[in-house]
Amino acid sequence: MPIKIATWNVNSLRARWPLVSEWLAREEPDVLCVQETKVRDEEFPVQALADLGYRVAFAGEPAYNGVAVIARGDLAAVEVGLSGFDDPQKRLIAVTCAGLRIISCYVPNGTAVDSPRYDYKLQWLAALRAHLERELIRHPRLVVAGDFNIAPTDQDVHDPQAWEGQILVSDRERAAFRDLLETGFYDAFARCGADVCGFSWWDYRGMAFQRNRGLRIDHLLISHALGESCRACHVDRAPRAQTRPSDHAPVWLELDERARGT
DNA sequence: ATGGCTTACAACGTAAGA
Repeated sequence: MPIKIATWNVNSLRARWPLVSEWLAREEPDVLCVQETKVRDEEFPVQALADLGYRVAFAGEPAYNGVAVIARGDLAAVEVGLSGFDDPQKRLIAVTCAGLRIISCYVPNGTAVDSPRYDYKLQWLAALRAHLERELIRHPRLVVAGDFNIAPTDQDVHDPQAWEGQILVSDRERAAFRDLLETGFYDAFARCGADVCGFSWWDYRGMAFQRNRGLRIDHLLISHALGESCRACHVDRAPRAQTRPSDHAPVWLELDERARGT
């Protein structure tokens, strides 16, 4: 049986529950990593997910951020946050499931290149790189899925000239993304994506989705050990076209049986 | 043009996202 692993920045799990529950029922992923749950742990919809046949590990806070991993089977060895980087914001959770180590991450947005939040973003990314170097030793079969808030190349930007040097595309952010790959990962979309348009985010404003003015900032990174088992990677634009959508689309990849390790 | 849209909070406007 192949393994289907998805990531989706839902921009509030409570506001998005109609679309998320419908998508889980239709797409039947083995694993769904979510970001921007924006829900306190005590209000997390554990039972509603159980009713759909899913278990979940989550780390939330009031109003902002929040990450989770939703999965068909057991979730073991749950860890929250980056080693060696104290961060009150809930942006990373790791679990073992489906025979793999899976990380759901929500990289800081950065706001603007001249903002203090930009420095925080770069520090967070440096800490993520160091964390992943260690995690790869512990877990050679590793998937890092989430909203990276970086469009890695100009191909991932609807209007590269308009975005040049801006947040999400600046050189230092792109260098940080390349550094993540260089620790031992493939970008699943670059490796096996065949979509003409791979954008995963469109601004709510200005009819951006209808005009396809988007960016590819949601990514699935697979460790080198999983490279041969990567079968497909796809952006599902359908939920972005529905009413009350998230501004992000879900992205999924399919790994063949070899990914489980035996 | 510092706008444009959406969310949570316990607010009737503000902060933040990207």
